[in-house]
Amino acid sequence: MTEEDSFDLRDFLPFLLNQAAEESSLEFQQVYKDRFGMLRTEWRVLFHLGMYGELTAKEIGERAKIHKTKISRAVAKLAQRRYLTRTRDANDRRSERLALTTAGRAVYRELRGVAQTYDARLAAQFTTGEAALLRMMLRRLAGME
Amino acid sequence: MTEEDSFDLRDFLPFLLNQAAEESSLEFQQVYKDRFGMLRTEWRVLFHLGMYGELTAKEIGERAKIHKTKISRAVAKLAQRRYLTRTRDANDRRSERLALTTAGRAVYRELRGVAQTYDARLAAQFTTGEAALLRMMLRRLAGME
DNA sequence: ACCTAATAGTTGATTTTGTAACTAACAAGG
DNA sequence: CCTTGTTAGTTACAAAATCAACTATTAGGT
Repeated sequence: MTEEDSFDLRDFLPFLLNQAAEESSLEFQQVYKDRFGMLRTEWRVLFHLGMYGELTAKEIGERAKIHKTKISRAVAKLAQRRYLTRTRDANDRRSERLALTTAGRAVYRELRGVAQTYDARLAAQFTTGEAALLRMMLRRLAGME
Repeated sequence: MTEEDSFDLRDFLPFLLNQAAEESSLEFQQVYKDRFGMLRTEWRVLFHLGMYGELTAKEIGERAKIHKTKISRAVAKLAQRRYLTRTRDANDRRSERLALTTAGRAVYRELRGVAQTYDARLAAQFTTGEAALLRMMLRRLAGME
């Protein structure tokens, strides 16, 4: 009854995932933060618009599971920096269609390049098969299937 | 020159890791937050002391890569709730040895049980081999090898 | 011993996030 | 057309994280 359940915090998935996420974001964070003065939500919004074209705030929120207040603030900042424009949707004037400006697209392409290189470096720690499996498992854990 | 680099945000490891970490922490968070009124750093400190016994704030910070101000505040709150005691180290009176009280150990054991069950449920989405590989890869990404 | 640098931990000010309440616009039933 | 309810997005306030400056103590030269 010595209650010696073998439990190691270092194997606990929520902990492990957090540590890995934090560590593996550090260098990329440096780029979008220090070099572009952006916040996490901001580059995410930028990437969504860069990848999928015009979207509303709500659509971005659904795809990336980001709360609407965060998005609202990120969009405000990106608009203020002239990285995107907002146009009221004629059919539903509550929402607005967001689109990157030329400047926004330029920043997106630059950041995307950084992201690609960075991701490749992370994945290089594993075999191709392992990396693919990892992404699959993470997608499942994230509920993004 | 159509700049059609195939890049999918949904495959980008830092993004994927963050989403998985967030999603997979939600339910456990509910327990330590709603049921025990704890913050993330607080249960982590509790677990470190529960698992490794007496430690200083600095040692916890090193093991879990948590910043000292966060630890300082977490320790203060845990001490205030009588989950741990602090004793000045006789050899170096700048630091203090932290140890769980009986109450602290009880909470630790209870939370550990929840964590174990929860972790098992997460891992059950994969084969045993896959889960082991996942933990290995996460440890490597987290720089915890 | 004495001066400077380093270390453990705390505190306060600033930023960022989270939560709830709000405005404006649409929708559907009577 | 009016209620009542819902939805897109914003704003205000509270909670928490981050960063810099601070205290107390130790360590290492000289």
